[in-house]
Amino acid sequence: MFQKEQQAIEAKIRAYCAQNDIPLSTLKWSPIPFSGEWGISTSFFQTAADEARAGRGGKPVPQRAQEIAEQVKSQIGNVEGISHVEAVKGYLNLYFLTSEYARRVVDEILASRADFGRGPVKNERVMVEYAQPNTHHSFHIGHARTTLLGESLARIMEFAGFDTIRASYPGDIGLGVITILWAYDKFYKGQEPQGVHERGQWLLKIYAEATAMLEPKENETPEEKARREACDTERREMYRKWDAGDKYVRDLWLETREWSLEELRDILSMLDIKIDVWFYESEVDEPSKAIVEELLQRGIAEDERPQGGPVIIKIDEKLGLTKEKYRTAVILRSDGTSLYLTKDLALAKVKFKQYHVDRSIYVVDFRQNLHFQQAFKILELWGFPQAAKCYHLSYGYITLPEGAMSARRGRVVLFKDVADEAVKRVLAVESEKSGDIPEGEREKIAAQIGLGALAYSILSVDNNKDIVFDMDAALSFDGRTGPYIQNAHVRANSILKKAGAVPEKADFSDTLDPHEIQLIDLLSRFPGTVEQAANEYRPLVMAAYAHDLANVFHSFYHAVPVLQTDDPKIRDARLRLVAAAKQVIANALRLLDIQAPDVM
RNA sequence: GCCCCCGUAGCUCAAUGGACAGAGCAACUGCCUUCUAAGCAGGAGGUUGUGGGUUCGAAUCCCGCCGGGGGCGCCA
Repeated sequence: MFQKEQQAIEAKIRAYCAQNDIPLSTLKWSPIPFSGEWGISTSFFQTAADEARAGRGGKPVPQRAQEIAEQVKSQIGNVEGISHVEAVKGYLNLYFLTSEYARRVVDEILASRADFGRGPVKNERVMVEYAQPNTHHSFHIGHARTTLLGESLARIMEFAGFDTIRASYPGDIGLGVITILWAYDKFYKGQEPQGVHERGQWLLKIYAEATAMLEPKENETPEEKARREACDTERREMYRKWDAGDKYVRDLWLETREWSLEELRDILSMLDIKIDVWFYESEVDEPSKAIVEELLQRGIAEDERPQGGPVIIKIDEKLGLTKEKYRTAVILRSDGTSLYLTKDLALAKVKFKQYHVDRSIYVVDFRQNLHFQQAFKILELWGFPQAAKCYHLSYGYITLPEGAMSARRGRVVLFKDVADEAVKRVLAVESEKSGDIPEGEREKIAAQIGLGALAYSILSVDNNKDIVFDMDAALSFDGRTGPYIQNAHVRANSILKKAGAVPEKADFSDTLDPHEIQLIDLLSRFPGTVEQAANEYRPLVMAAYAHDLANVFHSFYHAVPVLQTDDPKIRDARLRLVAAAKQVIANALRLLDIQAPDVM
């Protein structure tokens, strides 16, 4: 936002160093960490170190850096827009003409509104693949992580300027799915609970029952063993029939799959998520087999089927690596059926060829790290240049205090249960604290806040960290939480509502309170934060920013009167600042897939 | 055996190689007749697992070790 001033200063520094034969290194600028006044800084440590290395100087580097900073400072003189310059501890600090820049920041935010912070168009298409539970059972809190991380990242990428496609790739086939289908058909056919979520939960229960039934038990009698094996045979026979396209099995499968998808769509709509493209695992099964042939013909894959083995790719060998890193991947079973990796290769080809994706992001848990490393390397060997821009956003598991969640064992925390509990808790607080919310709005706002708490608790942990799910922590409303940020938005709105209208313009020439400067400072950093979050594929960066901004706003709110100010000039400036803060909080929350209510 | 990730305050987590390692929770002290107290202000809490190295400068980069987690040709 202050490129012009920065460049003017840089030019002066360069000129000075050139004149005095100082080997200036690249100048890196960063915001000054201390609050109270507003500026940017750069340091001369690298330059001093380069000088010393060249055999000149002889003074300790920090001392020399300070010396250069002081000399540069004395040479800079007046620069338009810069109030003063200081040389401290080897740093050169530039402080802006506060009033002018305050106005500039606020004006820009209020002119751009919801677009403030949007990055320049990148001319690059990115596909984010996320929100992909296995079908045929209910959506649990672990699925919420891929869903929220993916959606937040998609929003961030889109806002940063990428042409963004949201994709989901549900696992709709596999032995687990068939197990449920088999048990449903054998024991529960014709039954069907009412309610989208009830049905999913019921299937989950059937899954746990069936798994228990099919697992070998200790001390089982010969009869039990025989019964179990008979069941297993039936199940596998059903898988074979599915594979052969048997109409009865396929119809049953499609019908029950639709139950799960209905539940998934309901949850996605609850979270305001619109997936653009659905890929189903079952649909890439056939194309993936053709790809194996192609890889064989190209000499990338090796066929061990004549020896009774599978089709493999010796990735390390192909790359000329001596250490085991990518290892050997199996891409076709010896019986000719495809694998997870095979399907991902087929899917990648569809993404590149059909959707013209330049950059592909997979939001999938960390246990599949090797899988994706292999997949990306194979794509590279296969000759796709996009392979270099494939990124596996590997996230840690959400576990329970008693251990990992397991759908097969029925040990899960259901998303719907958490969401319901969240709304219930918010309503309890609302009835106590928010008497002025109309009855009809309560439920809606409770959902916004409850889901905001849940979303923030997940997005405020860095991608690769595990989360141990604790209901009270996830639904906390105090401190570093979603509702804390939403509350800052509500308070800003409250002032604006009382004020009636936001002035068209205002000037900030009166002395600004440090709280105001800190707030303006943070507001001005929003565009850079969007860029950083997108570059690093980390919603956490935005989550941390949103909290910092809310924190500064809350402090401002307490310390700085707005409507109670007598001076109309100051009042106007502060009103515009509050409006700008409200806007940026809303923009940040939107990128986190969290609603910004006007009252709570 | 090999590969990857992690180790920061009592707990949960932050910190583009830069200034004094920051928040929240928990505990403690104040602040509601005021624009919403779902809030604010304050003090307290640290040998960044450990030993070396690179660097003017390391929580951050490199090597070793300790501890935890994940993965390693026909599961997804």
